[in-house]
Amino acid sequence: MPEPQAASPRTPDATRRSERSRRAIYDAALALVTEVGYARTTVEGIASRAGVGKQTIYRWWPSKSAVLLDAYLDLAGQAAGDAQGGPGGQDGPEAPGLPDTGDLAADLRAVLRATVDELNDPRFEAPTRALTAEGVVDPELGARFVKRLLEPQLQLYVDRLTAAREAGQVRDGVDPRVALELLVGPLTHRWLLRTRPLTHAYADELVEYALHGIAPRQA
Amino acid sequence: MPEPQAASPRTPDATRRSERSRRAIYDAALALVTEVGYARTTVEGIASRAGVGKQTIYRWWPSKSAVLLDAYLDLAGQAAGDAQGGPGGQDGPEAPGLPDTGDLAADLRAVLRATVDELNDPRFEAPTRALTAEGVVDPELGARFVKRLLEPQLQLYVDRLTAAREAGQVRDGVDPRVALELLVGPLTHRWLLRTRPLTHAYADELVEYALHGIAPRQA
Amino acid sequence: MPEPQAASPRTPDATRRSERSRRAIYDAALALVTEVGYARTTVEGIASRAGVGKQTIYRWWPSKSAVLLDAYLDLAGQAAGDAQGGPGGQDGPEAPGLPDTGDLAADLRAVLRATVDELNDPRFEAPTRALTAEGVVDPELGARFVKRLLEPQLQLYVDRLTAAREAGQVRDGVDPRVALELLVGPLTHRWLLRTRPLTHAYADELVEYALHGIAPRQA
Amino acid sequence: MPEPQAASPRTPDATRRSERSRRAIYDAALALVTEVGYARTTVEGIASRAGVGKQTIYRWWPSKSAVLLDAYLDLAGQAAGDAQGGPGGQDGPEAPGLPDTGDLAADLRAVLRATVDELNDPRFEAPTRALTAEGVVDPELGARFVKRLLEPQLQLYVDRLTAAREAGQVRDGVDPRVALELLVGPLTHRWLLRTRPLTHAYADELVEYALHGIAPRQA
DNA sequence: TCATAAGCGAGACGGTACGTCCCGTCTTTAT
DNA sequence: ATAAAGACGGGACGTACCGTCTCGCTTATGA
Repeated sequence: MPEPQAASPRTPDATRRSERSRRAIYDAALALVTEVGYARTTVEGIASRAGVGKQTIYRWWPSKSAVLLDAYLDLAGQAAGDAQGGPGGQDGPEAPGLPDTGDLAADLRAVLRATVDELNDPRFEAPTRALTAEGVVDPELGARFVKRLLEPQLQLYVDRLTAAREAGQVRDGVDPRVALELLVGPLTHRWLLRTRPLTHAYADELVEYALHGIAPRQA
Repeated sequence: MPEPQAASPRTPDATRRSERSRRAIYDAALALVTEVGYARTTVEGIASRAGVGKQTIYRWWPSKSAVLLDAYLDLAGQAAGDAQGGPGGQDGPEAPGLPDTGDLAADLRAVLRATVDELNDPRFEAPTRALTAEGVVDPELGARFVKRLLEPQLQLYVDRLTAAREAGQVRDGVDPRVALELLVGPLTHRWLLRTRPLTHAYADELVEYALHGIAPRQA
Repeated sequence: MPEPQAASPRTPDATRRSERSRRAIYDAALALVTEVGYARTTVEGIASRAGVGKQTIYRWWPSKSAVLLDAYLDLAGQAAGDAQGGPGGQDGPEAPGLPDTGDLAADLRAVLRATVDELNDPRFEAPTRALTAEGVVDPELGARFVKRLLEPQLQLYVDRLTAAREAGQVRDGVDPRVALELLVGPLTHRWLLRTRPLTHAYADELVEYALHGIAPRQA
Repeated sequence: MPEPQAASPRTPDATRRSERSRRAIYDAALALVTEVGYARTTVEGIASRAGVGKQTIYRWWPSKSAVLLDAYLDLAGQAAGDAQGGPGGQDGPEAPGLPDTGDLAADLRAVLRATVDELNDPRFEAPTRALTAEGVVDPELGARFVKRLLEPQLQLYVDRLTAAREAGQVRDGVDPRVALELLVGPLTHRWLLRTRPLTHAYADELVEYALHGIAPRQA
């Protein structure tokens, strides 16, 4: 009689997991990264601050960065829920999608400005930087970071830009993937390297140039 | 006549510095970062591989990242010297500048393709990623990295784009700083986050979109 | 009911202590002191030889000398147990006491000769010298050394000499403490300063002179 | 033409030696040993405090303990000179010898009391302990310490006791060497191990017991 | 008399060990 | 069985000194 599932040695039983501990670990991890920075955040520190045994962390995550990634996803999930559930009401858990008012430029400006605000939010800054930096150097973490966090967001741009192309607002043959990077790439560049301040005006400027770049050619 | 600078307590005498050791430290640091990655590169490891006492590292640099930054600058300096002194002949030590054949698009394609090649060069990949990531998280290191390495390169774009604007190839009122980010930002984004492969075709595409985006509007 | 003691910050839990590690540390410490001398015995060396992390040493002892003291007490305890449990059989854990055959001179000669043999035993020489020297210079260690090791031994002399005084073999008014030092002091002097070899003959001579010195005066 | 003397490689020229530096080194060494103890006295510390290069120390001494030994001999020499040149007048540099008033007990009491005073003198305490301890553990240093400092002093006892024996105050067949240790051994024992305070009364007691121990037996 | 070579101060160097902080694993006790 | 607690073997940290090795700078001859 085989066991229900392959279950490698030492696979913990997720149904018995303490929700209380998980929450405390997320909170401690995010707080420490914000307060002392990623490098000086330690697993022991997280455990101690969360009032949790070290093993409880190692049982569920393989590394400090993995803890932080989950903590960050949790935070981002909450933030998304808040944004969604705010003025609009109960829309359920499905992805929100970019606004589509028909005015592509206006829609993109709104989204890019929101991104600027989020990147400037001190609550997000430290963990986002920490995870991005870690992903730059650790391909595996980077892949997870991109897949679970970045890619879903970028897909929204792809959808909106594809719709715009079908509406004739974007030239045929333009890869939406590249188009989106024309907007997001410069923003990320400024933010990561701190070469210039990130402002709404900058977001507007990017939208203008990028849209001209991918607009249909006349004649 | 006053002394050049105040000299804080315990400032070592740079004139007595061992050039031999410095070189060995640079080589060891770059080799280790490439071989085992930044996180598993240790000061002890660098010292041991360089055949140097740990104190000789701590005497001249405050941290692992500072060592690597100098090692990298040294490497970049060599590489620049090589590129300069190669086919073109003796041009002296002044900065090279971007090519200006009059064909803005062609010039930018050439430069962006060269950047793609460099980012794909395994000799540069690991240290560049390591320093960028460290700079993302450590503002001070980031500032030095940007100032001493990135900024000079970006200035070349500014110069070339300004010249192009005066030649009427770029619309009046376009900030060259922003224009340049339209090119470099997406490239960096792909490379750092590994979302898509970096190719010459991508570089060409970026040049095309960006130039259209900042081209003069026809009345 | 109050707790036994206040428990300073960072007091490890002794009940969880690894007996295996403690033994290995004792053995390594004694071996190293004997082989390479006290000065060149290092905490790192002990840890490495014992197959133990350094922290396991620093968790339980504040210094190299403290480790050695405990190792030595352990050794002395074993040796005492062996001596006791050897020919005589099961006498239990109580202190042995000096022999009392009625012949004071013979008893003291026996004990002093045994002391000479122990001081000449290469297994004891190095650690005894090391601890004595350290105690000479570090009053706190010296106090512990004296209290836990020397004092109990000296007390045996006090007891025997007091008994002898009551039997009329020692003059009234003689402080047994001083009397004992007349025997032990010269022995220690020779051994510590290596001025002359330590022999049984020397022990006998000391007993003779000292006993005459403290004998009852006739009339 | 052969060189004047075999002169191993790097034998410094003693005639050119800086007296100023030697004095400064002695002073610094003694001061540091007194202030921070032997273990925390370092060659670098001595050099720095003496305003001297490290090499100047290593040129003339092989080790910290050797420096301290010379510093101590210098100090002892001064002290001896002071004691000599004081009330008594100009006796020249030859060794003083123990007093010989004919009253052996009185003479020994005087000398032992002086020894007690010296051992209690804070100026001597730290360096004497340091050198003794070092000699206990390092046979070579110990031998030099004994030979150059202790032995000459003990010889004075030998001389005085030999004279006493010839005067019939000490029993024939008593080894003066052993007799002296009966006096000095207990004193040293108390001082080194700090078992009891060192007082004049104790010195007197020792003299009494020891002299009885070695006195001629009445028929 | 003056170059020249020594001792000297200073301190950089290749090392070793320090005592501390964490890592990730393992074990114990309590819920 | 999970969790809090924390001891364990191990590795790296950044510091303090070790003893050796140049550096310039007196200083004191001896050719």
